[in-house]
Amino acid sequence: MSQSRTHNCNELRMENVGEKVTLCGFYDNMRRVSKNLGFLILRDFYGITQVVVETEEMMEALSGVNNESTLSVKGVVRERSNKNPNVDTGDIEVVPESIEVLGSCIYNELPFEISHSKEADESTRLKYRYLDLRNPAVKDKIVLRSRIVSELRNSMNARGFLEITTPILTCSSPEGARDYLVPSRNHPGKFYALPQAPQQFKQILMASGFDRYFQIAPCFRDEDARADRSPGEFYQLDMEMAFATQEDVFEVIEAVLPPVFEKYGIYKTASKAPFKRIAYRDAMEIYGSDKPDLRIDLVLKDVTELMGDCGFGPFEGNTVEAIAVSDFSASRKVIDKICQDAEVVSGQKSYWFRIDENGEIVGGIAKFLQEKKDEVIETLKLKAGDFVGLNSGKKADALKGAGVLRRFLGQACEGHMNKESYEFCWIVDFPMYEIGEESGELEFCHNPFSMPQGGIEALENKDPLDILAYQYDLVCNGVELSSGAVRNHDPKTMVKAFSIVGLPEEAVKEKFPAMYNAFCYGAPPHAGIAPGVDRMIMLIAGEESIREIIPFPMNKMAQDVMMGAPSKVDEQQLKDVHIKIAKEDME
RNA sequence: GGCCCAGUGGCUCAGUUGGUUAGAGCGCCGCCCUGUCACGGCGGAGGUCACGGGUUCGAGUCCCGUCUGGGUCGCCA
Repeated sequence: MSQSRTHNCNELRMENVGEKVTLCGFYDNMRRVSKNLGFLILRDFYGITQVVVETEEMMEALSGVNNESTLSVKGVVRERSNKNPNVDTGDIEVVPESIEVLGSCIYNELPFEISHSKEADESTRLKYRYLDLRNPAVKDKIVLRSRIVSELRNSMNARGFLEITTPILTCSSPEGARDYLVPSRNHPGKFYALPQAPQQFKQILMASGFDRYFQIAPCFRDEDARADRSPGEFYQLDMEMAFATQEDVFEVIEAVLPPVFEKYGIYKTASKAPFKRIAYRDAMEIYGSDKPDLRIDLVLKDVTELMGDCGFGPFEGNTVEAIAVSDFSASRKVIDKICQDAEVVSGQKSYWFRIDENGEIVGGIAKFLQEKKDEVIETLKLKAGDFVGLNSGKKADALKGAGVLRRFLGQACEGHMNKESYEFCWIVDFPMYEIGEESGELEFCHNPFSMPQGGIEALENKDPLDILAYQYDLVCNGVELSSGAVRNHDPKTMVKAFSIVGLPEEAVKEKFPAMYNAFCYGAPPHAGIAPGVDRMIMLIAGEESIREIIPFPMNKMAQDVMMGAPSKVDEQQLKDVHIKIAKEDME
């Protein structure tokens, strides 16, 4: 490169006319108007600038140069005769004196067109992620991510939180998700594990006397992907506070998150502090979900007594949950689609009926309700034009099914959903224990680190199923952003909490030795939370797929198709770490 | 692991009840065009219809199996 650039491609304006400049960028496109007139669009990170090619010499310099090659263009800024108001640099153009190819794109056809890469097949995009990222619409999400993370960091720092990195190579933790294991060379047969979260380290930091910790923490879990869950790795805004209560944690989150959502979000309003607090049991009863979308104003109503014996088979002996939707007159086709979509997600069948213009119950399961018509209309406060969605089953299934149906109904009728905002809430008072669905035994409901409400006394005296935990979830627009808790910092209470699920003192010491030992030397009460950074950015960016906001995402099968990970390693590497591959797994 | 959806030139897609030589737009190549900005016009190349088997006189289309990708349930303390 004979000379470094003088401006970027989004910089030149009318006041630069007459200046001699050097621009560098990608060969975006060339509109050839005639043999000796063409308009070359030069694109860099910042924007685009038009270069007018109007001499045989400059045409010659570009002949055989493929799109997406990088160029250095030296020339003079000139006012355009035809301005383009849609482009920042649309008032001017550069008349080149020399054009140098800096990096040649050797292919004259690309796997996809850069400007339309979002429409291309996703695995092709991921394989050529470096081309995909050249698309400004794709790149901008990564820029957004950087700005959000930077803002979160500044906000936490300003509140006296200290950013501390914790180990990436640590030991396998006995519960929770599957670990990623790393074999150890110096210790045959032993493994490191990548942390599922810095949970134990941050609690040990509290026991070490640090007061306010945070970290944009990488977390690794070997679990299957979802649209909103990247396989393998993700980031959390992990934080922990010493001598803190649940309310102290809420106060920090309520101050840190809304401004970032309002500043960068596709919606310009977010909940103000304090966020709505909803007890876990209420959330299930009212919304049929522990992550309700509060933008939807629909609520569930238990109509088991009213409809249970109406003669409709699926209701017989089951709980029945109803969602009354006022002024909802969708076509049969739309209703069927809603019920079908809900069933795919919840695995539960949904039913319905509506009130016609004469006040009659019609459609769906209407014929089973005619006998109790007045009572149904009275209980659900129905009028002409209203719609009722229904789910039945064992109580938990009916609630869950109706919760999913509520979401689809809300999204289908604008009148019941104010989409244009971020509605945060806290789900609080999670039960400490539950009966495991598979085991039928008493288990920790969320995680064993939480402090039971009422402390050790509650553990000793109450029915375990009635004990609540200082355990909370942060929810925004139906998305679970985070779990958090006031931690159990007292070894005695810890041992007692484990004994209730049938685990002896030794088990606590074995499973979490460092944390347990640390707490035996006097630990401060502490509480924390870890909102998922990727999920937050998805919400802020309004993206449906988590891959859009990750620079180099893996596919659903946890493969990096660009780098080819996971990959085979050679024999010597395996020997070094004392690993033998089973024959049936070779090739 | 279960279920659902998809797979047709480089890209995005159409392809009727199973019936002639599988089409379009974008991209690419060539020619034309002196102010384009989604430039335009004319011409051209480019296809194992994901793979394997089956039904049939005949399969892109129907059936079975496999593979790949996405969504979802399980899973994610």
